[in-house]
Amino acid sequence: MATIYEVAALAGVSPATVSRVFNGLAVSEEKQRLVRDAAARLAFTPNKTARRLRKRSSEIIALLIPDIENPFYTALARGVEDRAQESGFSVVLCNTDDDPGKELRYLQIAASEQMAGVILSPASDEVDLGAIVSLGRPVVAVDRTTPYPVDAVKIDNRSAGIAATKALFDAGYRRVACIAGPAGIEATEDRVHGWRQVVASRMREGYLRHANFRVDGGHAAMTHLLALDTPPDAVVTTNNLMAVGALQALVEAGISPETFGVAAVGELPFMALAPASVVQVRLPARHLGTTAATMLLERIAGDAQPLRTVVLRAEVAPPASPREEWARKESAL
Amino acid sequence: MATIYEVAALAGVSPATVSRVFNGLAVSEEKQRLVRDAAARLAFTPNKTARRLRKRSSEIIALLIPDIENPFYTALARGVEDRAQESGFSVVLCNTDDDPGKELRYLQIAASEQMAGVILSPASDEVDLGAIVSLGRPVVAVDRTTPYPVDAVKIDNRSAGIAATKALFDAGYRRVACIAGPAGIEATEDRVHGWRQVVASRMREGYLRHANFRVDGGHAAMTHLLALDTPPDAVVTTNNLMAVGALQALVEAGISPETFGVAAVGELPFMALAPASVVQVRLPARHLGTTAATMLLERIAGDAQPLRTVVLRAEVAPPASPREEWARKESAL
DNA sequence: CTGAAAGCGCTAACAT
DNA sequence: ATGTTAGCGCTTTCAG
Repeated sequence: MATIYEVAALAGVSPATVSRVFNGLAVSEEKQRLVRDAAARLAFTPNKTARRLRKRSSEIIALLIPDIENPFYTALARGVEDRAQESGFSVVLCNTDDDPGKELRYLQIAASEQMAGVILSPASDEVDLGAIVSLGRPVVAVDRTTPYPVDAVKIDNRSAGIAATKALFDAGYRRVACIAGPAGIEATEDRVHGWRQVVASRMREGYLRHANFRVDGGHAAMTHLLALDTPPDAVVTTNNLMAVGALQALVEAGISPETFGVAAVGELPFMALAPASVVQVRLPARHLGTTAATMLLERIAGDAQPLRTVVLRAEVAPPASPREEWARKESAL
Repeated sequence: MATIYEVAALAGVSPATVSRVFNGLAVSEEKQRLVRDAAARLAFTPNKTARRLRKRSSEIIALLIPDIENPFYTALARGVEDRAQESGFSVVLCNTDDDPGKELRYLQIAASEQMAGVILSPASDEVDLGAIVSLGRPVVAVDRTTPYPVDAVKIDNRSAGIAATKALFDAGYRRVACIAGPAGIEATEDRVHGWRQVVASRMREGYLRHANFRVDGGHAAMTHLLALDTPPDAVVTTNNLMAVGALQALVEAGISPETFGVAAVGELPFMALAPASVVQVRLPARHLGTTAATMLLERIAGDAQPLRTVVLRAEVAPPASPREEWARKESAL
């Protein structure tokens, strides 16, 4: 790879001028042409590492998500990416697997790589953002919050929980259970609160079950619920993947999803043949991403306004055919 | 962030010694202790940017995939990540969207960021790997190949196509159509060849349809096939997502997937309620990733053996219940 | 085994 | 508007 010195020599100017040309600073038309020609002839590409060492910052933002195989997060990632690209930033996707250890490692990498900022969906309430924040790097929490004072963009989770649960009662179900994510994550607990609030006034016993956020977790929890003496006749899951597991458990138990109510906070992924009776509370995943990226980029650009928390509202969705689902989804892109 | 100079001063040694300690080079026990203590006291983390500038290479590998929302590629990505982590490498995920322009941009970034190597699933047969290769950075093509002379790991696509098609004939279907991906991608064309080979000896007319690799493409293609004068009674899709679309189209047309045969090269994602009759030819996505990563890391370590192409075999899968599917999947992790 | 010193390629004062 | 120069923090000869 050629350096600015070689370009400068070939163009007959100083290295500084070459640098200026590539940074859009004031340089005469003529020298500009000279430099560009020389650069082209040498196939010169600025060395970002050197630039970064000098400027002590890069045009890269880190995005830490808990599960790269969950379509909710890939959609969110796309949102971040789209927005970042517009501003010439690249995004590095880091999969934390909900493991605080991995999360910490990635945070350190973000710091030592001089990344411009980080967007994260914390694996636990106890992420240590101290190091990265004290370095002056902006941080935005997305989807999940953290007690650490940083910008955040989240969903109105309680309303989402309420909406999902209400839809089930409206459809005539009476014993509405809830399959929640792991304790200690505010987002899922808020959804549970929503469920509890609706349920409290209508039934006595509480069917609450905690599980991991994945398909197997939803399956196990549903299986347990069905084994109860008085099993529920409907269930709310606090994320998309657990709903898939719950549906599987129902099918296995020979229970038609038409007779058993299922509502999910989130969109069921790739449901070719989802029963029309499944209620989905749509989460603006991609929008979450673009919003977070916008906030982060503003901070990177020097915006110093007080900390903000943006709350996005989930859209209560009536059951729809799979095809309608997709039509909607595609058009949203 | 503290620098080696500050650590050196505090420890009473030279900067070089600090560097040696952090690189595992020979340093006396005593000074080693001194340095580590000082480093700990200052919360010193080596500046990777400076190191990279000096060493002209980083411990980062770029992974370019066509569609981050396709579970096949996220599984592949996990494989790459797992393997990379073991060797202390980080992986940067780049979503090309099957767009040669984006692909080129990411390739340039990989070069100017001094990434150690790149693993890519080319968006087209005409990627220009010249720049990156001439820089001496190793490249491994995965899933899809490229005419450029680089290492590759692929799937035995023709056999996969044959297996999917045969399974349909064995099940008694006689008019087996094929929904293929875009022309110009060897992987999908090889699968089509497999289909054609099986079909040629058993039926006269050919039901071949090209589509994009996504759900909407599969849906449109299936809709067209069903509108034919003599529609097929079964279909093979050359990837996972198009099968989802095809199933949707069938459901819409009021055709039970039990009476219409469906076989996919790839695993249907998150199929909570997949009809047991869908044949899936399992692709070792994650294994593809670990293999590619292993090859790349060997090259990075200086391995200079001749170019290799590893061909992985797809596993012909009998239809299974959704639950069995997941049990299998989880245990594979 | 350890220290001194020379860069890696770029940017940003400071001059001119 | 342009050139000169001094680093950014680290690794790596080269001496000792």
